[in-house]
Amino acid sequence: MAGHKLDEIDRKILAELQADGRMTNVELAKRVGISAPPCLRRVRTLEDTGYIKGYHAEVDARALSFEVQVFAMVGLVSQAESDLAAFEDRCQDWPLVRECHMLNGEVDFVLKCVAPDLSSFQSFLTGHLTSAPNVASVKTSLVIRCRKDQPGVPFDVLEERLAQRA
Amino acid sequence: MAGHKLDEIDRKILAELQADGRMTNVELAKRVGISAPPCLRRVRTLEDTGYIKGYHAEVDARALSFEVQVFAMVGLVSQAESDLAAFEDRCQDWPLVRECHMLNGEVDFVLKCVAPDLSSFQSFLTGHLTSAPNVASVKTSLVIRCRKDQPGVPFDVLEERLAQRA
DNA sequence: GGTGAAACTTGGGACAG
DNA sequence: CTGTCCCAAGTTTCACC
Repeated sequence: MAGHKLDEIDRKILAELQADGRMTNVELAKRVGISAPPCLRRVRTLEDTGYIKGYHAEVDARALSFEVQVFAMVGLVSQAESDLAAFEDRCQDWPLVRECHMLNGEVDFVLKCVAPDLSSFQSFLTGHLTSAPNVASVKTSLVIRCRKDQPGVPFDVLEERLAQRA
Repeated sequence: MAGHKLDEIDRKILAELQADGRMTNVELAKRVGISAPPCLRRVRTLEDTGYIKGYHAEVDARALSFEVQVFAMVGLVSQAESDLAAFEDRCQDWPLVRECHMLNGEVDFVLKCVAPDLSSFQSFLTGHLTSAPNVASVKTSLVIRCRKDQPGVPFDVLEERLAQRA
C-alpha cells in the first residue's frame, strides 16, 4: 500500500491537492512542473496506493445550523480489546460523533461531536453516550470558538526534515 | 453570507460534495436530479456565500511519516480576551498544531497535533508549547488509534430535523 | 517523462415556464 | 428566477514515442 516511495513531485502534488482538492489536472501539472498526462498518472497512483484517501468539500457547519461543537472525553469500565472495539463500533452508528480517537492516559477516548443545538446534544449525551454499555465516565467541553482548523499534514515540515537528512 | 436559504437540492449538493469533492459537475447534476448548468450555478453560489469553504484531498498522515497524533489540553494563566487571542495567534505559527479549539470548563484550549515521531513532538512540546508566554499547564494524550474520522456534518441528521418540522 | 488526438466536461448564451 | 437545450473552449485520458 504505502511501500511505494514518493519523489519531490509526488509530495508537491499531495500538498497542492490538500490545499485545493478541486484544482484541474492541467493547473496541477503546471504547478508541479510536468505535463498533464504524467501528472494524472501520478494522481491515480497516489489514490490507488492509499496516499490520497478521498476528496471532500469543506462545508460551514454553523451555516448549516450545526451550532454546537463538543469534545467528549470518555472513560470505560473495561479496557479489554473487545470492549474497546465494541465502543468504537457504537460510535460508527452515532452520526453526531464525527471523530473517535483512542488515547493513552487517564481517558480512553476523545470524541469530536457536532449538533444543531445544545438540547439535541444533551439528549444524545444522556440518551445514548452516557447510557451506553461499559461507559464509566463522560466529560464534555463545548467549543467556544475555533481559530485554526487545518486538515491533513504540514508539508513544509516534511520537506524540512527531508532536506536535513540530505 | 449565510442568510441565503437552502432548498433540498442545495443540501443534496453539499452532501454529495462533502462525500466526494472531486465529482464532476455532470455526475453531481445527475445525482441531485437537475441538469448541469443550473447545478454549476448552485455550486458557485454555495462557494460564494461561504457554505462551501474549500476542497481538500484527504492524505494519509501515517503514509507520509507523520506517525504521531496528539491531543494537547492547554490551560492559560490569564483568560483575558487579549491573552486568549495571543495564544491563538501563536498556534497559527506552529505547523504541527492542526486545530486549535477554545473550550469552556477547566481547560482553555484543546489542540490537535501531528508529528513525524515522538521525539519531534516532544521537542515542540517543551521547546515551544509549554514554554510559551501565559501557558500554565499542558496535558498531552497520544492517539493510539482512530476508527472514525469523518469531516463535516451529518446531512441525514439535518434532513431528519427538517422533516420533523414539516 | 512528453505528444497528439478523441471523448468528455465546463461554462456561457439564448430561450421557455 | 430557475430550468432546459445547445455549442465553443478547455480538460481528461487514451495510445504511442
